[in-house]
Amino acid sequence: MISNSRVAHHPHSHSRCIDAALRQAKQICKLKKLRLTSTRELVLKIIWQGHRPLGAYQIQDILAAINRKSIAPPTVYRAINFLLLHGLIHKVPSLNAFIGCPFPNSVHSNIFLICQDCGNTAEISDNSLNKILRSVCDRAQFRLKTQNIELSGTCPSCSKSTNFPD
Amino acid sequence: MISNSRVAHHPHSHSRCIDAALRQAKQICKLKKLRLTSTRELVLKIIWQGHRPLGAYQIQDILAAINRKSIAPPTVYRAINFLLLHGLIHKVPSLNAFIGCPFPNSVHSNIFLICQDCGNTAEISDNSLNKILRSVCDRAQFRLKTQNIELSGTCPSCSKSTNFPD
DNA sequence: TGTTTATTGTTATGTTATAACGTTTCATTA
DNA sequence: TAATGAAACGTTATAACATAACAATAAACA
Repeated sequence: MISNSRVAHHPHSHSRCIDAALRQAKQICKLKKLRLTSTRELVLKIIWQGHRPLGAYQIQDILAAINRKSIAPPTVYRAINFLLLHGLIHKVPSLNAFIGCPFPNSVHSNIFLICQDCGNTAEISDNSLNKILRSVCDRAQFRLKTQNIELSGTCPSCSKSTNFPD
Repeated sequence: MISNSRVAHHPHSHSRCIDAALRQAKQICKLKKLRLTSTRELVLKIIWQGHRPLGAYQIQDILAAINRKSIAPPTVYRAINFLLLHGLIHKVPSLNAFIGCPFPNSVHSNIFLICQDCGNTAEISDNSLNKILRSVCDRAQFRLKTQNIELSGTCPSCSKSTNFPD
């Protein structure tokens, strides 16, 4: 099981996350000969400001504040679509929001653990789960291409801070 | 494994689906003392016109055509929210669309098999999958409350009609 | 029958996302 | 190094999805 839940759902020094994400993004873009322009890089950084999925218009606001000028939606969506296309971020459809992908280099399944309390969202990938999904699809003679698995609940940090502990 | 994929992803006499859905809806409403008003029933029927998730504004258009008068969005969304609340329909977030629940009486997991080709969407529930999901969440110390699992690909009917058969 | 509550109608507006077209920037190569 | 073509960006407008707020009506029930 690959997972960033130990980080995303617990207090941590977040600058490492941002650094790692940017390093990987630059590496991938170099490899694939893609242009990580300043807007794209900035949007990626903004999304990586935390582990909560951000909406396009939240990103727009932050981008406008940084650039000290208003930014139109298409600019934001272009950057988002670029990052999505190349696997650097994911969309969380039930939130209409975007989150950084913690392991953009590896082929994996989009599985999100969304904390309904603090919003922090972890991504995981699990082989036994993938196996079951394949078998379920096989039984239905369904050719699986992409998936979106959103698991909503309470993260460990928020569980601890409630009146109803484990 | 509970599933309606043998129906949703294959040609069939659809009137039975509509009949069953309405019968179950009426039964549930009677049991829970809910009012299945004419608008709500009509919206449910419209959603059950097929196995493709319908957007709120598609529903609005059909509703307006049937009623021969324009219907405002809140009317549609109220009916949708009622049906969602009581488990008679589901939202498919990645499509911003709504689909009838084929087994509204049983507790189950929202797992959708969405055909990217024809749009027909089946719902399934599988215990081994639920088990794995629970274990994945346990390992991350995550308290699972709700889930949305969207599997996109090609349904058996559309697989057969391509140039790349099984 | 009068009172309460749920439902619906209506207007306006908020939120998310894209179309279309013109301009700029960048890489390539003649 | 200037011409060229492709990619990226700016800008305006609008499409698509969703809800707030308040008034009017209908149903439930004491």
